[in-house]
Amino acid sequence: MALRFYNSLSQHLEPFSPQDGRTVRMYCCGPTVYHYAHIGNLRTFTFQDILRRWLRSSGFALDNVMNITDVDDKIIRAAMGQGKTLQEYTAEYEAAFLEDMATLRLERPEHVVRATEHIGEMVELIQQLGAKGFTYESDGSTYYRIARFPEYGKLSHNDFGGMIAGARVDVDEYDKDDARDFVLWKQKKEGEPSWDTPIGDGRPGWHIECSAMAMKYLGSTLDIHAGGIDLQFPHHENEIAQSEAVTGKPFARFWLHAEHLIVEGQKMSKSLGNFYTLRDLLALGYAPETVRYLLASVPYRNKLNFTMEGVKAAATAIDRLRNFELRLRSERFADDKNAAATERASAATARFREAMDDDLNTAGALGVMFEFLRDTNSAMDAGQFGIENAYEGLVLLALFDRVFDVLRPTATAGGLSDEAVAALVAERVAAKKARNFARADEIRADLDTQGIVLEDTKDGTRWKRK
RNA sequence: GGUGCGGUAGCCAAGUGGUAAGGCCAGAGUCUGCAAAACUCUCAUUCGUCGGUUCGAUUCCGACCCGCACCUCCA
Repeated sequence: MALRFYNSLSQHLEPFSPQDGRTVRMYCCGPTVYHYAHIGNLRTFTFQDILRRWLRSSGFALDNVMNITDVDDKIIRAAMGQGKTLQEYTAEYEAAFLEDMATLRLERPEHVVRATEHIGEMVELIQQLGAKGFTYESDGSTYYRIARFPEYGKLSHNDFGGMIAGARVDVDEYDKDDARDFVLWKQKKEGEPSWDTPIGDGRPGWHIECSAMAMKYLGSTLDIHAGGIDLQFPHHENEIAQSEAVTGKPFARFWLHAEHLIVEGQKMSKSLGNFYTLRDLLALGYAPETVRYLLASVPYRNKLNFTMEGVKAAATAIDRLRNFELRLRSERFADDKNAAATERASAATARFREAMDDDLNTAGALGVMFEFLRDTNSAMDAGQFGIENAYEGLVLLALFDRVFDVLRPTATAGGLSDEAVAALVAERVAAKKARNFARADEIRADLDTQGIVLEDTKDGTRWKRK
């Protein structure tokens, strides 16, 4: 079976390939930079990263846009409260976000674009909508008239029949003709930041930025539009309404939505005290790749129950994979090739690919890896394993790690160099040979305090960092 | 009320019309100068409840119970 994704639009699993057969044009809803990203946000961005990496492993090139929302009500309120400009206020959180991404080994999309740098494109899009009769003005602001877009609701599968269209409903601080209508351009309020444009002095609504930036960089029809499940309605529904009203073409072929993360079985919230940022977790002593593993290990369409026990389990699981890689690299094997082992590696590779192709079934893919790990360890113990097989195993691990990216430990500052460790290990081996166990144990204890663990195996002593 | 998702071992979590992957924890063992580390083995007659279809259902259908999300800002 080929690569397939669950498309929220059709509510079915569909085979995927890009329009041009080569480059995947993908838009991912990025962060609103008014606070530090929490692990729930990062779950979604980790999903987007896994998606990127698997698309590339499947042979496609990527053209991926991620937006940074750096203007909205909350940002304006917070910035004004601190007497800062929008840019002064958002710069810190944007930088922190990009840093978190790098720490979690999330690849930087080809284009990371700011809303405030695309006001012109948004205004142009609103004007086009206006020319086609999809907008109206009320109290100086511009709104989208949902009644003109009959397909509204096709993504979220909401039935709006129960709502009373045409009734004048007061929502928020603005007057709208229909409760579903949303603001495209907000009239300037005294003292707030604004842009003086042909459609008035004001600022953009939230939804228009994604339509404008997506189409600017990726064209009228995207291959994939991804984001958190909560954005499905109204944000993504509104993006469709805005974009398709202007182009008359499907805005995105595939819509992929990541489920939410919950913490210890409960919705994450500051009041429950279970609200974590990546920094919080690192401060507790967890490695970034541990968090990455945990966030990636549950398939993206399932809720992910984040627990401290789960973080520990992730750390242990990574250790096993690393130990396995170390064994493949360091143990001496016969200079040949065992047919059964070769068959095992190719079968595992096929099953790993099949799991990932199946709508990114990361849990299934991990299951394949651990099964392979156990069977291979047994084969190595039994001597039914050659150097060629070690190479095959490492190739599979490399395929795995191009997507999961957890095998390389995050470098910690300071500590002993590899050379220094190797020298001490050699000294200990010599001491053992001379039956000077006191000195050998001293070195072992010494290295232990420096975070170096020794393993005495039948092939000699090997070491690793904790 | 509408829409959608889910209930699989102590915890996390795949999966299939043919009799339950994997990870963690726990127990046992192998290796070892002693350890540690590592590795191996064991660990759900059972998949929310009750019916139905079927030779056979955890997997399909129906009802019910429970939990959750969205319908307003939210990854």
